[in-house]
Amino acid sequence: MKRTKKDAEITRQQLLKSAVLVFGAKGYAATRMEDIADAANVTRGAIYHHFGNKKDLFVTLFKERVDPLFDIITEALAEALSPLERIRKMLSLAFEKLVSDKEFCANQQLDFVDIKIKNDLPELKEYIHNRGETLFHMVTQLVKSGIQIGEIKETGKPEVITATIFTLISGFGFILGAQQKSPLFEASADGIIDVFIAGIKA
Amino acid sequence: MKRTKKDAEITRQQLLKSAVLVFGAKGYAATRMEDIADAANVTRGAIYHHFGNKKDLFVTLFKERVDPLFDIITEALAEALSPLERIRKMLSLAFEKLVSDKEFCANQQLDFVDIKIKNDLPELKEYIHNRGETLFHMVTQLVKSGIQIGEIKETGKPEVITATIFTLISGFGFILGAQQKSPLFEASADGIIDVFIAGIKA
Amino acid sequence: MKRTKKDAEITRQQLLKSAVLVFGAKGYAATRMEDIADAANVTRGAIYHHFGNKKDLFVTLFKERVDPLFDIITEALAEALSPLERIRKMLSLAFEKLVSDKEFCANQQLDFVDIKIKNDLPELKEYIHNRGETLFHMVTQLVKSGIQIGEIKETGKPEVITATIFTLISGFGFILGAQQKSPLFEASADGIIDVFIAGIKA
Amino acid sequence: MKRTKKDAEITRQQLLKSAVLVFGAKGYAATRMEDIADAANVTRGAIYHHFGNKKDLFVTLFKERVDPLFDIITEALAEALSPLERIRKMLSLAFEKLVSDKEFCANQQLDFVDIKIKNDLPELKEYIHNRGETLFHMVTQLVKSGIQIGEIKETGKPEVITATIFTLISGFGFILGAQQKSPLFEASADGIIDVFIAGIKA
DNA sequence: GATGAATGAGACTTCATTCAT
DNA sequence: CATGAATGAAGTCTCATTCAT
Repeated sequence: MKRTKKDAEITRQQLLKSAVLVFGAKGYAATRMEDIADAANVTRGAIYHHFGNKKDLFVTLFKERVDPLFDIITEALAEALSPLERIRKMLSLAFEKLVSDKEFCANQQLDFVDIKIKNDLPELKEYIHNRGETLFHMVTQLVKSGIQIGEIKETGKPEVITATIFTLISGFGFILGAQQKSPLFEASADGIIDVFIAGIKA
Repeated sequence: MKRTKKDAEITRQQLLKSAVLVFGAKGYAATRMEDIADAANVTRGAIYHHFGNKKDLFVTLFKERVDPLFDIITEALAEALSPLERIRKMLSLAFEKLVSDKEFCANQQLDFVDIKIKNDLPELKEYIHNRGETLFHMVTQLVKSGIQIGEIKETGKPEVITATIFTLISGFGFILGAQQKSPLFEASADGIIDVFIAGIKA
Repeated sequence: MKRTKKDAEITRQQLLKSAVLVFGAKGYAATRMEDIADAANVTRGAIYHHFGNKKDLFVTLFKERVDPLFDIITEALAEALSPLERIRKMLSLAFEKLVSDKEFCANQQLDFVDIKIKNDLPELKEYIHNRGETLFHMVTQLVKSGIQIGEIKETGKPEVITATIFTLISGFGFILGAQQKSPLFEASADGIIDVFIAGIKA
Repeated sequence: MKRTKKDAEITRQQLLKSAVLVFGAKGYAATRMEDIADAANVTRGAIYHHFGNKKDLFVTLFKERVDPLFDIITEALAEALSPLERIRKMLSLAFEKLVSDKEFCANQQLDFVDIKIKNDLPELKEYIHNRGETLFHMVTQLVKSGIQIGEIKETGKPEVITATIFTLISGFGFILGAQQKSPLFEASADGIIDVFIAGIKA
């Protein structure tokens, strides 16, 4: 039995870890509190002690775990590289994160796939929306500067390129999460990026 | 009220129609039989009369509704065009279908996004797996022939290109389903395809 | 198993009846839905089918059952008797109702004793408040007219007499509900009224 | 922080004080240990340290707090006044106590209103029963002596008068506890007693 | 062919209680 | 002395399903 503050933090982290996995694997609605508790080797009560209820656990989870992806992408966008290279780096890091970190990948699913539960979670909906808006804007600016310096093809709307990037990340994360053909797609990550980069290079 | 065989068929179709929408909007686990019944303006009993139970309804639904997309793609692949053009056509038709047909788009979600329920539905899992395998194989053959005639860039593994295509379709359908930024992405459909085509053209 | 609309109404009534008894005996918080279901020989699900949830059951119950007492008192106040006699009649009928009708007596408890739960039930609180206000006003008017015709002692504030009446009814219902010394108090009903009447007669 | 024996006693008293209030306001079943702990600005553990468990806390509380009312009434009954005056004094002191001492009034509720919990607390049930019996007997003796000396009307059974007294005290305490119209009833206390006294005076 | 009353399994949640610190 | 992490029993509620009508 755990009693110290330190133990509590361990339990909390363990719970969070288990929750990402289980929510990722089953989806929000199909996940039972007991599944998570079992995975974390505690009782359901412990979850309620730490998170209050299912929704709050999910929201907490989301907020504590989604930032890393956001940060990764943001950092890539700020590196001392040419715009095109920064875009490649961003995609590369995102894909890598999705591939390498199973836990994170499951989290990705929370982010992108389980959108359906968001109707029940207006707070989360807003949070995600804001993140997305910010990111979309940042990437679009980067694309624009790439076009300005003649590194990226001029193709009408720069937003289209941003949309393609988002489509690729969503689709990639989604397919990995679907656990079908994952290995093949994991191995294709760089190739997919190459195709994309080739498609927008001036 | 007399109920004729014709009325029954109407009810059945209405139920199917409602089911796609509701399953699409909420996901399998979060969808209640009553949601579907309400949407179809009947009571739950009618669903049981026509479909037996929730799983069977879902499976029936899936099988009756997923074929169109499959057919569309298959037909595109068989058209009298060059491989590259056939690929463009395929993507174009798929995107168009996703954009134009809300009902179908919801269905798309069933197909690609709600993968999680498949653990409960081994039969469906197999069905989807087979469809996917077949399609992946067909597209890869097409890519290969495109490479052979020098229309598509030689880039090591042709599967990478197929993977990119699948990533794009999944991602596009997924984002549309997420109901955020849909309009922007709908408007970007052709642009995204252009980027991709540019990326693989020899 | 009951299936017809008529059966449903029977079940509903049985549920209501059981609920009054059990809520009356144990209080709101200590009453389990299963207690009520058992007493009504149905399953808990049936309660939810008919009433939605515990609170709603309680509120429904209250509203459907509290009116009789109100009506009894109101009718007594309107009879073709002198004010003093109408007051005696009112007390007499109220006591009689409390004594004779166990179910109703339990209901009384809901009305007056379980006030505590009302904090959770603002709607009910208002409902009860209004009933009480109306009644208090009606009785006070009656007392005033009794004073005017010289049948009731002039004692400063007529509201004091109304307050005494309310105190007696509350106290009597309360003690009966407490199930201690009930028989003695039941037998004392008329005597208590006599003491009161003697106390206010001019 | 060093905790001395004195601090402990302070905590204990604070806990008792909070417990009366909370039990009084919500009733036994609806009161959570945490409610009491919060009101006393400690954690639940402290309650268990001092009182063992919920039932014991309640019983302790009851016994430590209910005696004052008993004593007040008992003392009034023993004063050097005529029987009628002693009865008036008794009622007066009881009402006064109920009105003036909020905490005590809440406690009153425990005593008379929350009778329902007694099934869970046989020990307390007996305790209260004995108190009530003793008191009822004492008051009846007083009434009898009042009748003997011709101060109180002969009305068949003296117990009826005792019953009226109990009815008034219960009813008054109850209505105050109900927190509706309290001010009006508080102001009417003396008037109610006057009505009663007038009703039994020879 | 369809209804809706009722069931019952199982989910979410609350909360008294224990106990290592 | 007191805390608060964790447990576990028990309660509320949901919902897929059955079945008499």
